Amino acid sequence: MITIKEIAKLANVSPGTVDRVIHNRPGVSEKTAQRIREILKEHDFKVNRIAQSLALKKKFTIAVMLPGYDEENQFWKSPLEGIHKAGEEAMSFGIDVKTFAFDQKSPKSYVDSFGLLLKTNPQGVVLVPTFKKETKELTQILLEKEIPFIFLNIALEGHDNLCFVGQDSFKSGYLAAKLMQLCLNENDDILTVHSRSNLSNVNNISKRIKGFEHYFKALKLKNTNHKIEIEDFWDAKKFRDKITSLPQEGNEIKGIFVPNSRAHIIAKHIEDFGNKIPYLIGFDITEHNSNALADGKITFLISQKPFQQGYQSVSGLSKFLLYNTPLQPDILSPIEIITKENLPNGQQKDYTIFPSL
Amino acid sequence: MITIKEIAKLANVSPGTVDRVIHNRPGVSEKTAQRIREILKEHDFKVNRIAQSLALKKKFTIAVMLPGYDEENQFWKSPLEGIHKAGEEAMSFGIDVKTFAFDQKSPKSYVDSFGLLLKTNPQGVVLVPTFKKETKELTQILLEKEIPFIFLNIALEGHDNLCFVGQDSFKSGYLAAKLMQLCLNENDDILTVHSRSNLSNVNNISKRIKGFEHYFKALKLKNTNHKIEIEDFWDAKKFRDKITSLPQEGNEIKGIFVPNSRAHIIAKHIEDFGNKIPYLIGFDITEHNSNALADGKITFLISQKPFQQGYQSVSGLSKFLLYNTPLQPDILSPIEIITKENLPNGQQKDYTIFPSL
DNA sequence: ATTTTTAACGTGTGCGCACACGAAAATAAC
DNA sequence: GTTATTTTCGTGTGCGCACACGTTAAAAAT
Repeated sequence: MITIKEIAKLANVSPGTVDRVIHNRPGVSEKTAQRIREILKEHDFKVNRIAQSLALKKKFTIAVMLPGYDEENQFWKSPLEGIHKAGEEAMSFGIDVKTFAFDQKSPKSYVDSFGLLLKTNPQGVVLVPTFKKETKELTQILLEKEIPFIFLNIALEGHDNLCFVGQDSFKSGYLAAKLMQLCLNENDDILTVHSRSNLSNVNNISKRIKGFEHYFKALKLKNTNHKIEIEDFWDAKKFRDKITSLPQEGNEIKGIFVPNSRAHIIAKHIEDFGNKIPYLIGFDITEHNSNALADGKITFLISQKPFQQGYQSVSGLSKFLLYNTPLQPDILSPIEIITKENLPNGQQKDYTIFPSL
Repeated sequence: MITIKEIAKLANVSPGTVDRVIHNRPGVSEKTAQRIREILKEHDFKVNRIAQSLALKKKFTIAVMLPGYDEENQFWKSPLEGIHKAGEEAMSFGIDVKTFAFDQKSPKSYVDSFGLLLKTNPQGVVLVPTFKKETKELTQILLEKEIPFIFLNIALEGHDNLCFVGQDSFKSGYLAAKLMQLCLNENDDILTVHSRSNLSNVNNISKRIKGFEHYFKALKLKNTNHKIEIEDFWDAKKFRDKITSLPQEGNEIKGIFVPNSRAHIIAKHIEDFGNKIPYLIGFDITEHNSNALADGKITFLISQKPFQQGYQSVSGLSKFLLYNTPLQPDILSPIEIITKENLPNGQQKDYTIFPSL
């Protein structure tokens, strides 16, 4: 790796001048700049990021705001771990990551958390834009303060966010449908179980459902898809009632589609369906889902690499702040198909990075 | 992040002394060492890897030896790209990665390449142990020279390699069987197409076949699996002959299992099977396979994240050399199920690292 | 032609760490 | 008590880069 000093010697100038050329700083005559640029290219000069980080010694604070998790809803555990991992590694680069959790069901806590967030004077923000109206207000503030921000997991449009890190939900629903079709025969019925879409109609779950339905429509398949809506997934009786009240002229339900991360609950409910247990397709490798999959109660899980998403949101923003590396507008994680047979043993923390500890 | 200098001030000693304690170097009285250790722990001191790499300025050469690739067999392209990517990033850390390609079918070129490799005086080696007997000799040399080495893609046993980076091939074959079963009805027949296992019987492909067969055996399924062996996959006539000469009393072949990366060729051959095209399951996202999958000629591809594997082999070895970070004996990449619907657009280079360019 | 301004470039320092070297203190040898 | 030896510790330099500052040369103003 050739150094600035060496380049300087080759060009008969001082390191400072080479530095100016590299960073397009003023104060260099076009003639010598040209010469230096040629030498740089000739020797394929690349800045030593290590030395650069050390010299820059910039101090950045990245604030991350995401829903909390509990025993009931574990989805956000994994992204948070990815965020922490990236934070650890970014530390050496002078980046301080602070996280703020809010209640997924409370717009007030969403806004309140944002207030706390602002107090840390972040130079960059990662946001899970759970509430549409409130998000508009918050991003307005960020834009005024010229704080760059990126959206994680939920792709809200028209907010001037730097980028979106998440999954193509429509596509994943479409994929679920494909898998479902592979399992079923031509005339088997399908059941889609979802809860009241309490947030916005642009959210991931409704996109999954749309993708799912689109597959069957596009391929002109004639399987009937019964959609039921349940508020409390744990209410087994309600679930049973809904099922039995479906139109009687239908065929047998051979497949169940659960477009959220709580397929394991439905798995429990259908355990006592007798010997004709239907195929079950759900989302996200939470601990509960993972267990149900391992027990054979769930056929497929579709995973969106939440750890990786958390990691990428922070690492991407870090790179942007440190090196002005532009981010691609959409960072979509691969859509993974998980079965009992390829379920990863541990958590998916397969993201090993160099300067890690 | 607290620095050595700050710790030194707190302990009323010089930075040099703190440095000695951190690295367990001699020359510090036990009394002061104790005191410093306490302060280190109290402030949760972590060395700044960035500054460390810069100061260390170690020079390591990592030599990688793997099969070449061509239009015909593109499998090794992706690992090589992963290796290059890791090499680029490791460069700032003073690591120089050199790659050597050999002919997959020629033990001689294998040994010859190794000769060239040795001339670079590497401090670490990544090896794809394609030939069993020769590998024993080569690793013997490495052991004598005390050069640590790791195996990539092929898990040869009993060679004192630092670790193995690759896939659990048995498991991936098992998974293929599961997917196959989901597609088929109870009495459908299966065709397994493989080429002469020219290398060793411990290789990945035979493991895949074993895993595949084990699934059906373990679940006591009664689908018949016809196995045919073809030397030249491109020979359509031979393929057709083999098919037609299968026992007539069998049921219809509804699924084809190709345990290598050339399913796309079989896909071509079965195109003119008429309207009853069977399900096809193959391995690895090469360009050809990818196209065949997109065209709907292949049902499933099972991928082993070859880019990631290449990347991890080099990054893992780098960490080991730089920081003595121990490596886990087996680094198994996730087994991915790829369908037309979740096929990644570009190459799978989703491994973004911090100090990258 | 002299001064003032500006453009063009060189120099020096520090980021946090590793390590060589040398100084001081403690101990041993006599 | 003096010298020799060893232990214990401090100092200084450099890794490659960014950037502030100072210096020189060129251009502009007078």
